[in-house]
Parts: sequence; structure tokens; C-alpha cells
Amino acid sequence: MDGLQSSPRRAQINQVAEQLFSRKGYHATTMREIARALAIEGGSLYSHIASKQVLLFELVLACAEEFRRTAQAVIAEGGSARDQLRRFMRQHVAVIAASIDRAAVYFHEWRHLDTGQQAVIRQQRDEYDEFLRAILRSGIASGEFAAMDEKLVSLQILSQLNWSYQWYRPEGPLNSEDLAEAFFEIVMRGLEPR
Amino acid sequence: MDGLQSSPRRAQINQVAEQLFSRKGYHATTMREIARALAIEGGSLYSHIASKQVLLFELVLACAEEFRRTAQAVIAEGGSARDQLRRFMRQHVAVIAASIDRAAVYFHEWRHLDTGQQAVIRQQRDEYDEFLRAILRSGIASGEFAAMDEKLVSLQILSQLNWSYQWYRPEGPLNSEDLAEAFFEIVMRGLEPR
DNA sequence: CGAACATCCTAACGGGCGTTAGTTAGCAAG
DNA sequence: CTTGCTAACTAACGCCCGTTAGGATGTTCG
Repeated sequence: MDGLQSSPRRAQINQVAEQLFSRKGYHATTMREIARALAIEGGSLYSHIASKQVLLFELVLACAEEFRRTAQAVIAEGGSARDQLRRFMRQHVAVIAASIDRAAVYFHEWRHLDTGQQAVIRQQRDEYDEFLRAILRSGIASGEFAAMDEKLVSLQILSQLNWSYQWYRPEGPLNSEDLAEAFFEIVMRGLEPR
Repeated sequence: MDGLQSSPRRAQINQVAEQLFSRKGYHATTMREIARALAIEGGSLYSHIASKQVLLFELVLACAEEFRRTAQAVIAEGGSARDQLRRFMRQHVAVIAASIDRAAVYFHEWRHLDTGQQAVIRQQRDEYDEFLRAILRSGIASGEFAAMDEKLVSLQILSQLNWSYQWYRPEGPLNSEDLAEAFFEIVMRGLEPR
């Protein structure tokens, strides 16, 4: 929740909004509900936020930046393509696991942003995707991964990582590192040259 | 769209609702919008449907039944576990590809159903998941697949299949059979015993 | 102490929604 | 021609929403 925590009350608003947006959807969540969860009145929220829409945008943006930050760190740290892929997947699952609600808002509620805001998010997503593709390409070039359609494989990997917010629960029996590792194993077996 | 097409107008309503629910979300779609897309008035929709909620429920249910029907056919047809898995994945992608909008509503908008309706859908989903798990188990038993946590692997497979509605476009360069085949190849390589 | 500021309350604005009930118009059948 | 039915229109109900502007309250600082 970096960069969003300008005050304790603002942090609370973000937290509650994230939960409610995730569970009920952006449009089905009212400002009065968010306020009620904080034991204040709906009109009071506007002391802290510009609008409902801006609130959503900032939540989505914060998550996008978290994904980017972690991917950048993976790339910056270098290592073999296999290692980078493992770390990339680990980080990805970790971001989701840190807050399932945030992930849900990021993956789905962003669609309710206006056109300009959506374009910003789309660009961030594309940049993030490009990190993975770069890893796959370098693995192919180094011979660590079999030749493949790296665009499609990156979509496949991201698909399984992204959808996990729908069923994975960090408080369950499986910790996020083991989950990522399990995913990585199968993916890696599929990618290894033969 | 089986079982839902009681009249031409009803079919149109379903089609438009599906599109709008998919693109804007259930709550952000108004009955007046659905009506407007059909060049009638909002109040007129109630000659054909009981309520907005029931409309959503029936759309989601129709898709759930389509998934189930195709999975049942795969199992009924038998064959090796490998073949069944391939066909299962093919059918899954085919159902999504048949209507991305329907898939989006099924995978996400179902959350806006009431508690009782959700329970119905959840049960259908669980039954569907069980089809895949049964295939994986039989593959393990027959030695076609390596031993594994079949629950987790089924979630992994379903994750990549399910998320595809977010990026796959049937009118694009890749047809749904080739997509399913590409997914199957990597999955299978990961599942094969070593 | 008084002023400034932050935060909250509150009433209300302007607008909108899902749905209902009564009416109307067109069509088909007797 | 008359009657019955279907499907649409329409006005309105009952309720709700995001947001604003003015006021009230508590805290901090000079």
C-alpha cells in the first residue's frame, strides 16, 4: 500500500474500499457502506478522497506498481532464466497472497475505470507482461527453455498465476511460496528442452 | 444457449444482457440499457423476464450446464486419461470461445447472484472440477501421469483455462483448438512420468 | 486566548434504478 | 366483426446513489 498512506484515516478507507470492492464489486459498493464500515457518514469521505472513481484508480494503480516493482527487482538481480522465472512466479504469487482483495480489484474491478485511467493501467500491465516474456526469450536464447511461442506461453503462465486469486487463500494449508513452487515445477517441466 | 430460448425476443434479451453484463458488469448495466439496445422500453422487458436477478441467474446457469454437458460427454466417451484430458481441455476452451461474453459473466458476474443462487452455481462448479480430478486420478492410477497433488494440478489447469477469457479472442489468429492443444502440450509434458 | 485547520455531520441536490400497473395497439382466430 | 392474447408503452412508485456546501467540533499553534 505504498504511496497511498497519506493519513491513518486514508489508509482505513483504502482497506475497507478494497475489501468491499473485491467482495461486492465496485458498482455495488456504495460510499455510505464504506463510511459505515468506518463508523462515519458518507459525506465525510470527501475530506479524504476526491471521488469514488479516483479511489478505485489509486487502489488499482498501487497494485500495478507493486507488481512492477517486484518484477523489476527480479530482473535486476539477474541469474539464469530458470531462476528468474522461478523468482518471477514467486513474487507474482506473493503479491496476490499479500492481499486477495487487492488482487481481485486489480484483476477485475479496473474495468470500471474511465477510458483514460484504463489506458494507464493497460500500459502498466503490458510492461509487466513484457518482463516475463523477456525472461522466456532469454531462456530460449540460452538453451534453458525449449523453443516455443513465448507470447502464448507467457499468457499461459500468467493465466494460472492470475486466476489463483479466485481460489487461493493464504490462510489455508498451502503457503504462497509452496504454491508458486508447485506451479513452477510443472511449468518448468513443460519448458525444459528435450 | 439451450433451454433459454423460449422466444425470439427472449433470445435477444439474453444476448444483449450477456454482452452488457460482460462489458460493463451486472450492476453497472441498467435494464433501460438492455431495452434500448433492443429498441424497446425498460418496462417492456418484464413481459419476458421475471427480474434482472433471475436473468443473470439463468445466463450463468446455462453456461454452467454447457460446461457440465461437455465434460460428461468427454467422460462418457472414455479413452486413455491422456486423451480424456486433451478432450476436456479442448471442450473447455471451446465453451469459452463460443462466447467470451458468456464466459465472462459465468466466471465473474455470478458473484452478484443471491446466496441461494450462488450455492446452486457453486455446486455445479464443484461437480465440474471433479470431472477433471477424476481424469487426473485415473491417469495417475494407469501410470500415464506422474504422481502429484491432483487437487492442486487441477486448479492449475483450470486456472489457465479459465483466465483465457480475459485475453483470448476467437476472431484472432489463433483458433480455439490450437490454443487448447498448445496448453495441453505444455501441461502434458509437465504431467508425464519421468 | 483566538485563529486556523482538519475532520466530521447533515441536509439536500440532481440524478438514477428496478419494477409495477394500467393502457394501447396489432394480430390471429372464431 | 368481435374477442382474446401478446407485447409494447408509459407514468409513476419506492428507493437509492455520488457528491456538495455549509455548519459544528476538536485540536494545535502562535
